[in-house]
Amino acid sequence: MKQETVEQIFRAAVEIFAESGFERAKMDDIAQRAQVAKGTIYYHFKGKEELFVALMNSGMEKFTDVVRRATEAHQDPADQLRGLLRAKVTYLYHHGTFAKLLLSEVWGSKERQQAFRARIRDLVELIEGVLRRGGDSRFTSSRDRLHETAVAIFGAISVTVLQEIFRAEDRELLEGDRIEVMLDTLEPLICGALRD
Amino acid sequence: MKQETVEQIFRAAVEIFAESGFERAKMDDIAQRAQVAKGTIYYHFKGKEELFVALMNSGMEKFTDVVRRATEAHQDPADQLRGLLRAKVTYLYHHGTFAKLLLSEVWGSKERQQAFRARIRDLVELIEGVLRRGGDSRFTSSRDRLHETAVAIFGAISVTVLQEIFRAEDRELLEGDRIEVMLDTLEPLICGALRD
Amino acid sequence: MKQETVEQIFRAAVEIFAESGFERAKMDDIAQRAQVAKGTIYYHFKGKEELFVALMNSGMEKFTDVVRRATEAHQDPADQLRGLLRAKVTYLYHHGTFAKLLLSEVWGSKERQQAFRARIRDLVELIEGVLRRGGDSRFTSSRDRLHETAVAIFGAISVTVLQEIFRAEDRELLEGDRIEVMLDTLEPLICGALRD
Amino acid sequence: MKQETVEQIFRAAVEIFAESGFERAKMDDIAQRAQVAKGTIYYHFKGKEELFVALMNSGMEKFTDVVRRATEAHQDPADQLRGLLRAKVTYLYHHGTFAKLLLSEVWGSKERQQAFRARIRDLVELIEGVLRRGGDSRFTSSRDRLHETAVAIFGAISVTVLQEIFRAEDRELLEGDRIEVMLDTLEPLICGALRD
DNA sequence: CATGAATGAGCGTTCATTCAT
DNA sequence: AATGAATGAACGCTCATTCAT
Repeated sequence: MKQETVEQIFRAAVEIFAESGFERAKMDDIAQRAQVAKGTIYYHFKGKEELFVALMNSGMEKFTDVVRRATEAHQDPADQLRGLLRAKVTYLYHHGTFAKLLLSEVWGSKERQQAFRARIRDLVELIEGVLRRGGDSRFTSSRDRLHETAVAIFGAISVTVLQEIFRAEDRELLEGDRIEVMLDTLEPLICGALRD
Repeated sequence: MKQETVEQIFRAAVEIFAESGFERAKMDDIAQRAQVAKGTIYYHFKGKEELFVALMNSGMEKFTDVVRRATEAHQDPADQLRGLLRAKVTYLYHHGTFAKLLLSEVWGSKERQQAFRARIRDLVELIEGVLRRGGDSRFTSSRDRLHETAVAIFGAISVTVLQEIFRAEDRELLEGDRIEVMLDTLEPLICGALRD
Repeated sequence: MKQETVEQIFRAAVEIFAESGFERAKMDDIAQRAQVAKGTIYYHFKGKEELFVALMNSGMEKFTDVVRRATEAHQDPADQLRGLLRAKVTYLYHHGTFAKLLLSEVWGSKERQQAFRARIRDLVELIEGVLRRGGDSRFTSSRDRLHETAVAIFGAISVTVLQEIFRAEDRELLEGDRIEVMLDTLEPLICGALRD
Repeated sequence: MKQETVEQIFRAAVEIFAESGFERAKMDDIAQRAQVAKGTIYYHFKGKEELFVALMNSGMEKFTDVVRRATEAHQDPADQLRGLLRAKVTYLYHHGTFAKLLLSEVWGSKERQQAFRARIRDLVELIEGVLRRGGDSRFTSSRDRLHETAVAIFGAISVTVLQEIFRAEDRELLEGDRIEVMLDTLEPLICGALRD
């Protein structure tokens, strides 16, 4: 049970999937980049779909963990929201390959969608929780609107970061302080959600 | 030239592309649903990619027009933003097939991305324009942040609506008043961007 | 609807299937021998299995027809049985490729078996009918034993001819009068079934 | 050397080969059913083909022994033939897995065929011997026809039993007295070969 | 304008076999 | 004697595209 091989495959797979998307990604390319034979992938994963789902589940788990920790590091709901925001933006910006897959593939096939719903719901509920603890805001009144607000915030952050990533790729540079610009942009929008 | 044939192909193509995504969509299926022979598609379009791009350009154009008109119907920037918001949410919710393609395929392959950049920039700039005319807000200070804010708003709206569409599909019903819920949710967030 | 192409594929397929058996037969080889592209086969047949079943159904139909006509050419049951015997032996010996498939593949996979049962039952019932009309023989007493007798006759003929075919292949010659030897051998055995 | 392991592999192999046929049988499945690692099979056998041939040789040997003993238990040729018949039918019916392989795989690939020829010839010659000792029958005149008659008898028995086995599987029951029905059916046919 | 039979490069997957432990 | 992770050649099937009619 060489954990190393699976790790190699995982690393190669994220890259290839992110570069080409699920459909265009070739198992041959993943094998080559992982420096294993094609059969080796199939020894560890049932198929392309399973590899992808395993990948995304693992990715979403790590991602959600980071964001959750950043949120729980604070007491004040406003600080929690800011912590969550910074963590999410930073993580996505630094894991561009993952960020691309998140937005482009999750909405793809019905089956894959189902697999991610639960994972994404975790994240959205994290946001929802912070909003709820925000207390006397007008959003507290309706559970539905709280959820919707969380979804909107999720969308605003994800799309903003992805846009930045493509911008960086076009200009072939990844400026660290773009993160601060994004935070400055998103904070007022999102923290409005806590205002009464 | 029979405009009718092209129209049939267009209609079939939106459906098929939206159901399966660009890669999984089969020209055979499009031809069958359009009730034309496969060769006929190739008589009118150079290939799959061109068909898709033509489709999305046409879709984005209509979409942007609707949103633009809704925006220009008002004078006050705050009203403009609200009009834009309502128009965008309503249009996307009622054109679910188009909404799915917008989020799932735009981030896909490099080439397709390029084709959409310009179209999406139009929309984002529409938002940007409203924000700029919002005047004395602190977002006016930086052109970059204005653009980023517009992108974030674009993301918040798109993801929220898409989420609602999937929710509706799961429950197999499309409630009209969900639009009002979304608007109630998004308005405070987005109009916060105009507040000083 | 070029009937010719399908005909070419059919001809090539019988040969390849008979040479290598169902599993070892390669679609590439069939395509090559049929002088069509591989895709062409899949344009006309859903897959390997369907091609094979179509092939065998068609083969069994022709075969059964020939045997049936030879049987019905006579009035006397004994003559009918002799006619049937001669027709079956002759046909199988001259269609060695088909004969091989008949014995080696029919017992193969459960699915394929099902597909052939009906066809083989037709043949066996043909034999059964002749035996029944044989009249006062002791086999008439039991329907079951009539059926079993027919099956045994079917087996005796098939295995004998197949054995001769392999013998001929080993010696690389196909002697016409081997058919007479087989007939002389099988007739006493089989016509015993009509004796009282 | 642990004889036990080889025995386990053997038992598993007969089952798997009979269930799926040589080509479709997977070494993985054999290993799993034998409860050994895949490598273990290759430690004891050179490969799939060798395992199969070893299996069938062993099976044919047991089978031929049983039939030979049943034949030699009698003095009168007619009794010998009846004993042989009963032994063969009973053995095959009770070893259905082996019976299936006998008919479906022997005619398969050229190589496997060669391996079985000798073994099957033994059986056929056993029958031939009895027929020859049958004495003054008209079949004695020609060595060739004696051999052919033996082959035909071999075929009649094998196909009849196999047919019964499939019938039993369809109805999911294995009636003991079906053996008597088969014997009653085959005896008149076959013993006709001894009649003058 | 329109057709649909034909194409073939390309890809996911399988599985007998090997070998270091 | 036994293991099981790793291999890679092989194969069935797909589908965008072409072209003669």
